[in-house]
Amino acid sequence: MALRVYNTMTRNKEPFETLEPGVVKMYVCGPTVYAKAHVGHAMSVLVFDMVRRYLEYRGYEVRHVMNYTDVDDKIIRRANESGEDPIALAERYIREFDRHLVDLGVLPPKVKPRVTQEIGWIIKMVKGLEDKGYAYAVDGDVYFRVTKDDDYGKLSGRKLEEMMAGARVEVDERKEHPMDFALWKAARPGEPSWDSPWGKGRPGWHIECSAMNLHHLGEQLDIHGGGADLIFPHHENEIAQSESYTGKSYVRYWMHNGMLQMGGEKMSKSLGNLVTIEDFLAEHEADVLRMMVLSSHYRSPLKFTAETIAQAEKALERLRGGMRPAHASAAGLPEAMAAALAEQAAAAKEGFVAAMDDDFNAAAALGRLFDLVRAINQARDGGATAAQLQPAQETLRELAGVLGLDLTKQPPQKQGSAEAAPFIDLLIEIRTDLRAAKQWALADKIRDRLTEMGVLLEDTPGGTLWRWK
RNA sequence: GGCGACGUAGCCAAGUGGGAAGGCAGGGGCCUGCAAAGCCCUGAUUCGCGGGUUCGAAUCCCGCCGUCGCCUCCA
Repeated sequence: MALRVYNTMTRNKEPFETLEPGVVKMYVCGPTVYAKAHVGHAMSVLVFDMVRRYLEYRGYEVRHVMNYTDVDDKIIRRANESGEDPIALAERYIREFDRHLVDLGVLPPKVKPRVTQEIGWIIKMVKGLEDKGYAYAVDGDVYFRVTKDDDYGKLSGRKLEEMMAGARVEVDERKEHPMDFALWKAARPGEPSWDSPWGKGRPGWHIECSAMNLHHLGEQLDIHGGGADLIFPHHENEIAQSESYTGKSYVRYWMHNGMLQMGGEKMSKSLGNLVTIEDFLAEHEADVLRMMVLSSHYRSPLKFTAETIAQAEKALERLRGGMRPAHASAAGLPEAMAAALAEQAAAAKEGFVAAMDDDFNAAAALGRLFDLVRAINQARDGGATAAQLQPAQETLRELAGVLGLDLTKQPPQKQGSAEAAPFIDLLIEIRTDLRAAKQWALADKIRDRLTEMGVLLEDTPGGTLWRWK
């Protein structure tokens, strides 16, 4: 079975073939850094981290590039409101996002270019487009001439006439066509600007990605990713710019993740239902969010509610349960049963790969992991020794790792828990004595009170275990 | 208004022509002093609704209803 990837351009799953054998050139649109990032941004990052990890598992070298848009209208507006320098404001949010990437357990992109560091390439491209007749300058602005691009609209499936009909944009009289978009904007007072053949100015939004790709990955990419909301106009315009400039096909596979939905509603500032990554991580582990993302297909909208969060938490716990050690009193599994476990592990791995090969169907792949967890738990309850459990658990750990989940990681301890630990141990020791003396009422009182305080007790043949919850 | 995606059990969700995965929640049982964890059993005669194609459809076609995204900055 070979890897197949859904391509937004063709609306079909296609066999995955790279431009260069064994190498995947992957560009993912990163955030515009004008405010704190929310869980929707995290979803996109986690989706493409999953894609990257699986490609690497399949043996590819992934040249992963993610940009930061650190100059644009919103950043400038924000900065003017607070009196902060726009570039400094952007820098602050870039650092914060970089920290989120680490906290979310995301493999760092190989390159994280920023607009302000790519001005040379941007100017070079805009100039090239102007020279070829794909762009024209007006009063220091430069616009892309959409009518010159025969297949403009091919990604989003729109035709210029249709866009015109539904367009709600105020028409700029200086533009030749209402859909022409800015490649370069003339500087206005108080804005960051750079020298260019058209005077001082700054880049338009779309050109940055085209230029960064040309610079860091070359004229053609294997995968270009981003949120589904970027299909139009952003990615449509990138195609127009890049293909007009190079004369070559820009991207082989366009991948778009679905949008995260807050309780059935769109997450937006006007609705005031924004959850920042910071907010989420203050309450939950990063892998809980990852589990949510993995639980549904990356192209589907993701429901983000208190209930779906709780379900993801439980699912993660169940997966981790598979990694629990053999029972202390394990007598060993008969040969045939041990062999059966090995077979179940192999079957799980095969099913996992088949699911992931089918356009990164992580939800189905997770299903195979849960199957394996059950098989391991059965073997453990059946008396398997640590050595007998080990190969299957290693498979589980490895495959979960491909999805970016670290099953050996313990849930983070609460504040002050280290100081409390000796006292909890003491209480448990006393409870163990009480249980030995059959003083059930007192023993249960200790357990109940600890539960109220968030300490869960579990009596196992090997002794009493506890954990925070 | 235009373009696109989607609608599967209480919740989340996989499944694109021929057996309705999996997780959470629920019910029964085993284990346990009682729990917890784990294990076993259990749930959609049915896939938004109505037609159609087919020997056969959740899966294909048409219509309707509903949700979401985009058309303006957006992961």
